[in-house]
Amino acid sequence: MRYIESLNERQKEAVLNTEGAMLVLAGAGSGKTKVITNKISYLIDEKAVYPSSILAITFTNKAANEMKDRVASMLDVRPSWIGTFHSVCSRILRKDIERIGYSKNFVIYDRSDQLTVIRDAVKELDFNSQEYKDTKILPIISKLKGQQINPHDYQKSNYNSIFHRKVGEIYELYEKRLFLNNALDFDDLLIKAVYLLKTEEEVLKYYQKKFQHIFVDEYQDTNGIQYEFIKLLSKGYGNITVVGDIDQSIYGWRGADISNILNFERDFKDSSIVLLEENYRSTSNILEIANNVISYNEERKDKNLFTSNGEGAPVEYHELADNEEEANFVLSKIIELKAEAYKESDFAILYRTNAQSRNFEEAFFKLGVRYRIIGGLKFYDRLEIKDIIAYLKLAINPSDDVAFRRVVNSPKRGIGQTTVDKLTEIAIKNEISLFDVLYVDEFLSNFSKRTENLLKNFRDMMGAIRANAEFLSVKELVEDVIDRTGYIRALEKEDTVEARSRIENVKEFLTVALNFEMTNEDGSIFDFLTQMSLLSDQEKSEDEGDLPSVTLMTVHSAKGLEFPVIFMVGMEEGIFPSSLSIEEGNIEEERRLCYVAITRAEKRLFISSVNLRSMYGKNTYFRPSSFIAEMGDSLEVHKSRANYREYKEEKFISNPFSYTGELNYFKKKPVEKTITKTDDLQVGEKVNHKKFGNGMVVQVKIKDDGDKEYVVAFDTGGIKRLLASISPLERLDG
DNA sequence: TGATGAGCCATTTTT
DNA sequence: TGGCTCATCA
Repeated sequence: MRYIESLNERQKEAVLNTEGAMLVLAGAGSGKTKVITNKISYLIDEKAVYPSSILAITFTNKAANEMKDRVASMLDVRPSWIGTFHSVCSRILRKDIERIGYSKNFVIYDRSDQLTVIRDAVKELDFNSQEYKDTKILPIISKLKGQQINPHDYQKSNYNSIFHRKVGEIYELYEKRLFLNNALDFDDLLIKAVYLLKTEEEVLKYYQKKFQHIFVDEYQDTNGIQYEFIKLLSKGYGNITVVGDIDQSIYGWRGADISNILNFERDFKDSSIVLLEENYRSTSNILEIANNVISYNEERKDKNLFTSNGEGAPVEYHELADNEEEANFVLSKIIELKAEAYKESDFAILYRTNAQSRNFEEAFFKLGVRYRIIGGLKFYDRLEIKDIIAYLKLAINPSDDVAFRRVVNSPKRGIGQTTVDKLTEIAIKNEISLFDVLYVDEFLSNFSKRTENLLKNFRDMMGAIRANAEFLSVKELVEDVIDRTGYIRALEKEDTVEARSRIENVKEFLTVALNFEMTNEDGSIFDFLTQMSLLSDQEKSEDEGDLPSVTLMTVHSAKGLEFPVIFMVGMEEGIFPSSLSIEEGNIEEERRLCYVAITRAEKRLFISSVNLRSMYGKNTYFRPSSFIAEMGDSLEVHKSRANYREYKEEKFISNPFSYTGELNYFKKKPVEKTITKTDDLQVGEKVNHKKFGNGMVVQVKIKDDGDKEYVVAFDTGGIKRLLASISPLERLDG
C-alpha cells in the first residue's frame, strides 16, 4: 500500500491504527507531518472516509496548507477541514454564533485592536496608563482567557493585590467592549466555539457526528481551551490522533499547557502511544548534542533521537570577544561554506531576541550579503492598510468602535479628538455604538453646526459603503472604499515621498484583494477579513524577490523549519537562557528552546557566545550559556580568540562573493567603480539599484567620515540605507 | 493640526 | 543605542 511503503515500522503503526485515541510522540525531524498526511490519505482512500469527515488542526496556516497540499498530491482531493484552531472555530461560529447572542457579522480583533481596547479601558477607568500598560496587560488577559478564568473569579482570588484587582477591572471592561463591538479576539474564537458546543446540544451533536477522525498537530502547544475543544468534538467517535513533542514545547508563556500531552493517556481512554525517534534531518553529531542538552530536563518523557544519516562534521562552539566579532565570525563561515557549494538560503542565524539581529544585518548589509529577517516590518501593520481594513470592518459591523475611531478622521475630514471624545461619552452613556450616535438627531444637536454636518457626511458616506458591501465583490468594495473616502486623493495632495509610498501600499492592497477574489471564488467580505485577521504576518508578506538569502530569525520563529547550516548566536547566560526565565524558574522551557534551535540543523551547526556584548547602549560582560556545558564532550570548542577583525579584512577581500562586485568596504579609500556617480544624489531623485530595483532618494545624511548615506525608498516597498562609497546606485533620468 | 523633542523602554508572539 | 509615544508649542 502506497501510504505505508516509505514508512518505518513505528510510522506504519501510527498510520494503520485508525480506531481510538492515539498519541504520537514525534521527535524533531522524525516525519510527523508525513505520518499525519499519510494517515489522512489512507483513511480517505482505503477506509472510504469522506474528506469532509476528517478534522485536522494545526497551529499555523502554513502547516495547514502544507498538509492539504500533501494530501492533494496523493489523492487529488483537498480535505476542507484542515486548518488552524482559529480558522476552524471561526468557521463554526460564522454558522451558528447567533445562538449565543452574537451576530454573524462579528469581526476579529488582532493584537493591535486588542491593545487599543485595553488602552481605552484603562483611560475610561482612570487608571495610571504607565502602571497598566497595554502591552503588559494584554498577555495577562489572554492567559486568563485561555485558562477560562473570568474577570470576577480573578478579582475574587486576587483580592489582596490592588494591581491584580485593577487588572480584573480592565479585563472586565475589555470583555464588555468586545461584546458591544461585536468583536471576538483570538482567544474568543476558541472560547465562544466551546461555549456554543457546550450550550447548544444540536450543534455539538452535528459536529460530533460529522468528524469521524480528528487530528491535532503540535499537541504540546495546546492550551486549556483548545484541549476542551477537541475533547468535546472527539467524544462522538473517539478517533483522535494527536502528534507532538514535549521537548519542543516553547509556548508555555502563552498559556500552552504541557500537561495536556503529559496526561493524554489518562484523559483519553484506551489510548495507544507511538514513539517516533528516528530522525531524518540531522547528523548524529548534531543529535547527540540535542539529546545531551534536553536530558537535563525533568519534565519530559524519555526519548532519544537517533539517525542513520552518519556522523557529519563536528558541532563547533566559538567563544568570541564581542558582538562585532561574532557577526564577522558568522560572515566568514558563510563565505567559507559558500565555497563548498552551499548557497545563501542554506544558512539561518538563530537568536533569542529580535534585538540581536542588528549586528548581523549591519555586517551583511555592508558586504552585500542578501538576507531576510523573519518578523521584520510588516505590510499589514502599515497605517494605510490598517485604515482600509478598518473601513471594511466598519462596513460590515457598524458596532466596531475600534474601527470607527481609526477611520473617522482618516483621511482628515475635520473630526478631531474633541469631537470623538464627545461621541464616546454619548455612546457610553447610552450603551450604543459610536456609529449609532450619528443616527440620532438629538445627539447630533450637541455639536456645532459645522461638526454636525461633518459627522453627517461621514455617516452618509459609510452608509453608502455599507449598502454596497451587500452586493459588491471584495475587490470592488475595496475600490469603493478608496474612492468614497478619497483616501488616495488625500495622499496625492500631500505630495510627499512618504505619501507616495503609502499610495503604492494601498494599491498593493487592491492586488491582495484581487488575489483573494481569484483564489476564493465565492469568498465573501467576511471571509476576506477573517483571512486577513488570521493569517500571520509572515504568511501575509509576499516574498520580496526570490533570490536566495540568509535567514535571520528568533528561535521561536524557527520552529518547524530546517536548514543545512545553523548558527546559534548569543549563547550567553542571561541572554539564552534569558535572565527573566532564570529568575522565574522557567529554565526547562529555555532548554527546550535550545533543543529546538539545535534540531533545526541538518548538516552543520555553529554555536557562539561573546564575552562583551553591547546592548541598549551599554556594554555588558557575559559568561557562556550554561547550556554549552550541557552539550557534552563532542562539542568542538574554540576559545582561541581567533581575531575576526583581522581575519575579515584579508579573507573578505580575497573572497569576492558579493553580487554587485563592490568589496571595497574594508579598504581605506573607496575605489572608483564602474557605477556612475552616486555621491551627489539629492532628495527626490530617482535611482536604480542592481538588487533592489528602482527607487527614490528620501534622505541624504553626511556621516562623520565624510561618506554620504542615502535613504532610498524602493518601488518594491523596502526602505534601505545605502552608503555612497559602496552602494551601486545609478541615477535615473526623468 | 503638525512638528519637534524629551523621556521612556527594551524576551519569546503559531492566531 | 535607537525607536516610539506623548506632551508641548507655534
